[in-house]
Amino acid sequence: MGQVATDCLKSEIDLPPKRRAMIDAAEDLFLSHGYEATSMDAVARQAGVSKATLYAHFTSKDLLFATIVGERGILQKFDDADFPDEPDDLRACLVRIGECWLEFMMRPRTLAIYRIAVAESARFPEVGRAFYENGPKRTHARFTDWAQTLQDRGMIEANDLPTAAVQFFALLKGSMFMRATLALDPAATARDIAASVGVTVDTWLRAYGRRIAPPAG
Amino acid sequence: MGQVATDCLKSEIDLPPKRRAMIDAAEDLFLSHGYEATSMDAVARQAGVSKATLYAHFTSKDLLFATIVGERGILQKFDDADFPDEPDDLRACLVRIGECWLEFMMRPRTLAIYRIAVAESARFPEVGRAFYENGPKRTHARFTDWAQTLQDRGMIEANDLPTAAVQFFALLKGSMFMRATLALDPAATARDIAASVGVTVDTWLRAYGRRIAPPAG
DNA sequence: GTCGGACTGGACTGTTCAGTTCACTTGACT
DNA sequence: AGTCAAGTGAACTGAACAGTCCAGTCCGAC
Repeated sequence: MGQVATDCLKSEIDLPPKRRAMIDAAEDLFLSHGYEATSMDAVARQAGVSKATLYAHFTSKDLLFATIVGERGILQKFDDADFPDEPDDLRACLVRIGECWLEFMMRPRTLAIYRIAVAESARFPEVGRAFYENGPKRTHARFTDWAQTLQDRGMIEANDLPTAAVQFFALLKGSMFMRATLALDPAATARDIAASVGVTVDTWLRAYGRRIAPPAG
Repeated sequence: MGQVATDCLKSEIDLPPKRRAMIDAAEDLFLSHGYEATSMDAVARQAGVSKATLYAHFTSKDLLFATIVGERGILQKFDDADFPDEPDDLRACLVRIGECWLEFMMRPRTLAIYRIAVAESARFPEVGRAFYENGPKRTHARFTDWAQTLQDRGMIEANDLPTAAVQFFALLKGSMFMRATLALDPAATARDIAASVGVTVDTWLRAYGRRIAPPAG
């Protein structure tokens, strides 16, 4: 299972408790209510800290938000430990990668980050960039590399691997991700995710899988 | 070329000019600045109308917003006049449909509506629903029907047509749509769109196209 | 014990905004 | 001429909020 944000702990463990409380509270409120609808009073209250202290640490609301976005708070990386060096069962590998990634993308927290990134992309372009580069973009790149090794072994056949990678993840999202961002469905279940992964892998393998078995020994 | 919102004119042509001005101004401001950041004073000013008049027509900001969303203002339908009854060149048809739809989705106005739907989905669930049902959902359904006729004629082969339809549009979006919603790229060019359509049609046909030519005369 | 830095709590300023009120104008219809 | 509905413009209320200020507390270091 892909792990997320484990490396956050290292740099946060020695954070002064007040500062930690402020960051936690701000992150929680920004993610659940958005930037505008979160007041500094509310952050101070939830952090159990006086407003003066809050302003002593973060000179403005913008800066508090930027700190959370940039410096360890909101960013979470999709940890791609799931690209096996020796893929024997290609289909099973794709299913594992797909489930892991889609589960990550459909998490309430990931969706909340995406929502705030969309809403604040005009005011804070870094949010959107940070989200995309730590999430989808990294994974596309990692998948492309991995697909190259598949291709080298004759397991797939694609003349544009980066595109094939983007397509794999686009297929995974299907209509689920957009529907979720618009709050049209209750939270996705493991069954929903598995279903989307199944049809994605089928389709992607029909498009890029080699019908001929890899050179067997 | 797909036409959008032509049917709006009918019901708006006889709107009293002041009301019309208020709705136009509100739509413009809500779309470009979002709900929170749009003030009633600004709407009145831009509409060239006094605030009292604005409140005489719309009893609250919420109601003004809801009116625009629900009653002709924001909604625009993707007009799917592009599913030919007698598809001879399948590839060309898919390219035409794909370009038309992707161009629609990548319009600044469509992106603005999506952004506001995402941002306000908690406060105004109707916005997200209206966007999805008048845009993607309609098109998925229309494409599914059309794909059925293709299948009946032996031009494609899919055992789950609704899924194949969703996948077609998911592939079209690729990473373009998400990147646009996060304001990571300047506006998409016709060339960008054509490129995405090209690889989409290739891939979708590799997955669902019949390798055997349709029964020729 | 006392000094300094971190923190508190609450009062305060200035601004922005939704929504109200009112005295007044305008223009169409009778 | 008189009536009436629609609109005007400006002032106003009440609340929320960012950001400041300050008198006073707490606590560890020296």
